[in-house]
Amino acid sequence: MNELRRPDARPLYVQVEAILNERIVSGEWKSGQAIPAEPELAAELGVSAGTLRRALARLEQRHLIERRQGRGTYVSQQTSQQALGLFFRVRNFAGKPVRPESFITGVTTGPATPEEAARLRLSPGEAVHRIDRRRHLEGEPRIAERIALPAALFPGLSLPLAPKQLGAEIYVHYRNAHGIIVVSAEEDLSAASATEEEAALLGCPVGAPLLLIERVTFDAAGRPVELRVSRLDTRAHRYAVEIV
Amino acid sequence: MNELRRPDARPLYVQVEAILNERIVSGEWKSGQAIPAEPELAAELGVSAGTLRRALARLEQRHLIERRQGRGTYVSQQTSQQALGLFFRVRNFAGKPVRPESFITGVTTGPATPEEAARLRLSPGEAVHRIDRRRHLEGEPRIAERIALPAALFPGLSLPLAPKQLGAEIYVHYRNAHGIIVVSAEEDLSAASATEEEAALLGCPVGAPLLLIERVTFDAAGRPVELRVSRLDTRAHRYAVEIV
DNA sequence: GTTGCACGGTCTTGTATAAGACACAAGACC
DNA sequence: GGTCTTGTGTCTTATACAAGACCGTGCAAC
Repeated sequence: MNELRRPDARPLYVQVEAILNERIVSGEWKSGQAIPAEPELAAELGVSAGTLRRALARLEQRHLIERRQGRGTYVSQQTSQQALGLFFRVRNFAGKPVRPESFITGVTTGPATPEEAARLRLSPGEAVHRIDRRRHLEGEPRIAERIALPAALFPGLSLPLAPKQLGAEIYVHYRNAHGIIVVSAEEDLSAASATEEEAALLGCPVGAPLLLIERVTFDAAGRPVELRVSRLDTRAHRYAVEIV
Repeated sequence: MNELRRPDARPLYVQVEAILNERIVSGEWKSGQAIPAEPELAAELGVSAGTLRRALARLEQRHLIERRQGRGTYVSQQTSQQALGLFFRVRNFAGKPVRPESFITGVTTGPATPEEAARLRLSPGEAVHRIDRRRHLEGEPRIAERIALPAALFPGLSLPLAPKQLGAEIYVHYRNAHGIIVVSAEEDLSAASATEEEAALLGCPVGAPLLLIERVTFDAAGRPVELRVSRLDTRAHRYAVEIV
C-alpha cells in the first residue's frame, strides 16, 4: 500500500498516473512488456479499479501504453512506425504519408550555440552532439536537417550511424540505448530561402522557398532532449496539421 | 426515455454524445446557455450519471461545452478569444501569441475552382463567396489571405463587412448568423515565393519566402465550411505546432 | 433605516469507490 | 476443427463525499 492521498493536493488518478509513468521511465516496466492486469494493479496501489483505469487512460493518451481488450495493457514500443506517425507530418500531394530515407552527412560534437542552449535548456557552452542528415522522400532529396543533442544525455553518442544510412529510427535508438522516451514536441514553422549549399543538396534553385521546421522534442519527464532544424523542399510535399 | 441502446452498436456514451451534439448544433441549446444539471439530464436521457459524464467529457474535449465546478455546464460561446486561441497559431519571436487585425480588400461570388470544389466537397462549378483580407500583426502587414465559403451555407453572405475592418471574429459571425459551429480544421503548410502583388501588400521583396497555409475548416457535423489560403511573412513571426 | 459582511444552506460539478454484465483473445480440450 | 474455459479490458450502473459558487438570512456597524 503506497502513501498516496491527501497531503498531495493532486487528484488520486493523477498521482497514480505519475507512479506508473515513473515505472515506465525508470525501466522497471520495459518497452513492449505487458503490465499487470487491472484488478491486480489496483489492489497493489490501493486504489479502486475506476481510479486506476482513469490513470491508464491518460497514459494511453500520451502514447506511453497501449491497451487491447482481451489481451492486456502493454508499454508502448517506440517503433519506427509509431515515431513516424506521431512526429513526421509530411504528406505528398495525394495526402498520403511518406516515409523518409536518411543519409548522414556529418557528426560532430562541440559547445552549444546560444540558441541551442536556450532551446535545450543547457548552460551556455555545454557540449552538444550534432548530426547532419539529408533525407529523401519518394526517392528525391527533399530535407536538409541538423539534429542537436545534449551530450550529457547521450554519453559518447554511441550511435551506430557511422555508415551513411540510418532510418527515422533515431527515436527508437534514443529509447533503447539511452533510456529516453520521447513523448511530445514543439515545432516552429517559417519560410526561408535556399542557400547555395542547401540548393546543391536538394537540387533546387538558390533562393527557392523552403519550409523551415524547428523542433524541440521532450521526454516523458518533460526534459528537452533534441533540437532538430529541418529544411523541407515543398515542391512535391506538404506539412499537415490537424486542429481539434 | 429515448430509444438508445442495443440495436446501435456504438457504446451508450457515444450515443449520448451524439444526442447532445445535435441539441447544440440544432440550436435547441444556444451559445452561452447553461444546459440542465447532470442528474436531471441523466434522468431525462435514461442513462446513469457516469455515462452522461463520459459523454460530457467528450463534448468538452471538442470545445463544444465548458464545465465549471459549482456553476454548471455551458454551451461554448464561439468568442473571438476562443476561436483565435484554437485556430490562430502564429506567435512572435518571444513566443507570445499575437492578435491579428484584419482589413477586407474584396468580396466576390463566383463558381468554385476545381481545387475549391474538391477541398469543400462541392459539385464542380457550385457558387462560392470569396473574401480577400490583409492582416496585420503587431502593427505591420504580415498576412495575405483569401477565404472561400460555400454559397449554399452562407446565403446572401449577409456579412457586415463592407467596411474595411473586421476582426478575426469571422467564426463568431458564422455561428451567430448562419448557425455553423466550427470545431476542427486541417491545414497544409508549404513555402512559396512572394508575387509582385503580395510583395506590395506585405512590404517585402518580390520572391521573398512566405509560409503558405491552406486550411479547411469543419463544423460540428463534419462538413467542410471554409477554405482559407493564407500567406504569412515569417520575418518576425512563427507558426507554432504542439505535438502530443 | 441602511449598508456591509459573515455565515449557512443548497445547488453545481469533480473525485473516488464498488460491482456486475459484456466482449474479445488465447489456449486447452475433445 | 470446433467448443469450452479462463483471463483480459470495456461498458454501465449506483452511491458517497469533496469542493466550488451562489444566494439569502441575519446580525453588526454606521
